[in-house]
Amino acid sequence: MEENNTITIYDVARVAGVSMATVSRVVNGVANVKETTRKRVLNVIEELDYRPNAIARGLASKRSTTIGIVLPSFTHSYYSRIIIGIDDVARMYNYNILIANSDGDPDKEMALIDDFAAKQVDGIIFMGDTMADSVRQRISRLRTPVILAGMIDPEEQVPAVTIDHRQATVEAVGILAKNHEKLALITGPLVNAINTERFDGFKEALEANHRAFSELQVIETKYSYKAGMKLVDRVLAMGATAAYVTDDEVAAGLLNGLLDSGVKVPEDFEIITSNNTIVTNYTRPNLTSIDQPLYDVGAVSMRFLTKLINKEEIDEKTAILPYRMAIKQSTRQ
Amino acid sequence: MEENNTITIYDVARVAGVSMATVSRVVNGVANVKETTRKRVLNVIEELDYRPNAIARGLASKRSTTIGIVLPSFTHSYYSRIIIGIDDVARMYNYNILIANSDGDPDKEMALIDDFAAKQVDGIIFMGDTMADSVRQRISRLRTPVILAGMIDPEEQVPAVTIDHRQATVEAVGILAKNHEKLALITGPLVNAINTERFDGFKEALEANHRAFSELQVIETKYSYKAGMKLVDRVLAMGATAAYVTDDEVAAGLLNGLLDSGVKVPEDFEIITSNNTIVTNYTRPNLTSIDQPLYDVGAVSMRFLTKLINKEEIDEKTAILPYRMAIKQSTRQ
DNA sequence: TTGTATGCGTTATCAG
DNA sequence: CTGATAACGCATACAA
Repeated sequence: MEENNTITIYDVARVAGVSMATVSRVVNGVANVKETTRKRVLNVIEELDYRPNAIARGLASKRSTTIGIVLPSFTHSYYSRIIIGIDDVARMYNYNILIANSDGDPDKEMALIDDFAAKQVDGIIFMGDTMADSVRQRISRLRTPVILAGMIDPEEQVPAVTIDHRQATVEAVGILAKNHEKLALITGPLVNAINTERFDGFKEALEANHRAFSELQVIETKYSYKAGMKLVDRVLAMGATAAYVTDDEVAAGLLNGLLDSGVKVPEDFEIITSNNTIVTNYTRPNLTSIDQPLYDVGAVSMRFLTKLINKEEIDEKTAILPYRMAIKQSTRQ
Repeated sequence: MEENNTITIYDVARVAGVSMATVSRVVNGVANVKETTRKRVLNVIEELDYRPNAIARGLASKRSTTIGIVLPSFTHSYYSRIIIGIDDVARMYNYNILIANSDGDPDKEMALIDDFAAKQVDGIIFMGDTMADSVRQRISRLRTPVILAGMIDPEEQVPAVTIDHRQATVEAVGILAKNHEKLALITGPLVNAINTERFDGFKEALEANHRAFSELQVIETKYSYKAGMKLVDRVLAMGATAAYVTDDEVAAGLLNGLLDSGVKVPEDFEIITSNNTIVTNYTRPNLTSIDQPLYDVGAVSMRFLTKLINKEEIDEKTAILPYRMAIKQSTRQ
């Protein structure tokens, strides 16, 4: 004898002696409900412990009060930090978060976007290194608003919140160029938009500082601590005495790899990394880094998304947030 | 002139010249559809780019193919690792993940559980340090299955997947007791179940190794790197020469704090930590740790949850996974 | 201020 | 093997 406990708006209506429409009104705080009946309904809701069914509500209203997040990794400190910003603002606006890991694979990204669309999310925050054409097309056909966090769309079609990575790279490399002839750029895949920006900034800074550039100075790598550790030989072999690294985990790996090989940092080798996440504090020496406002990137993205969802006017399609340099121990000053 | 693009099952039915019931059947792979009509319908679906509305489906079927995750922090390496395990299995079973941060606050935990229930999640994975009575009560009233990951319910009412923290602590402290008279336990709040287990293990190990115990050897702290760094003076003041730490971030902070104070690890001070997350590799020396199968904790939890959702038989309410010791550089061997 | 009726896009039951 | 049709639980336009 399965008892069906589900308490619906009809139950409340019946007990309160009103119509279900009235119950719906008080639940949604809609105007024009007499104070006495409002209270009566509220009491019954309390009494019956009624909870509106968000699914039914979503079907009727076409809004799910849920947003979707696509990201390339659950563990990477960069994205974790952004998520906190997203979460705080999402909570303020009463959105729940549907989250999914794409591994940075465009096919998975597309599948996840479709998935989210099917679940009727009100908006999507997309994170990654780049925006594949296939993904951009999918997004453009969506009626659901999408915003990029911590990256930009090179085609500038999709709204985005990020920092100026090219300029930040110029600044970071400029610091290293003071004390060094031969610099290395250690970056994620150059097919990715965010990294081509950095690549451009790297070259620009070398030129501005009258340093030679060759492709050999550029190392592409996966974003992981292990990958960073394995780079030591290559970096030393090319004769570099300083490196700009685009990822904190990789930088930590490179640093520890160098230390384990007896190279002193910053005396014999200087490192600047890019995200200033907590990882940069774990190492000794800790890592000088571009200081991106990652929390803000998340918070602004989410706030931005609420505007898109509500079809509010927006001034700029892309928000470029300011960054700083966090000078720590892996540079000599 | 708002064009309503939404393509429903009716559109497909009309174009394919069948009833919507038949379309529903082919979409859901239900038996008894003639092969020719199946193909015809499939073609139309492709042609119209029809996507089933998961919300409507959820309302009609009472299943959302979504699970909820409650956790105390987005950034903590411990939970991130568990999430990967959850995600992999969730993906296998085609579940999406609704995730929310409780900050470990029971009130928020309750609110989030209600939220998830309202969104009709098919199951909930709950993470934290402990299970407040209020939360347990809420859970017990839910018709939605809940499972605890990386923790247990002291009352053993809620199913759980974790390791034997008491026993692991006994082992870890036993290692430290070999070389040291005075040991410190650095733990999260002792009001939390997981930590009382460790506390018991700590005392047990001291006794077994004929070491004195006093409350002064126990330091309660927040789970953060900064909190760990600030502990140096207290730890040294109590005369401890070794510490068992229940959290990797805290252990990393303590280690770096000691190093910054000129204390040599492991020569002058030994440390064992508890989670063997990637953080233990970032430090130099890297950290000896209990090696919990965190990925498996997540994966098993999710698999377990699918069984509860499908009302399959389960042998044990609680799964205790095996752990190892990962001996690294913060102990002398 | 309140109630009635309809629709949201599916699933699922029951006939045929 | 297929088609009607009734839920699912709520929001909302329209009446009253």
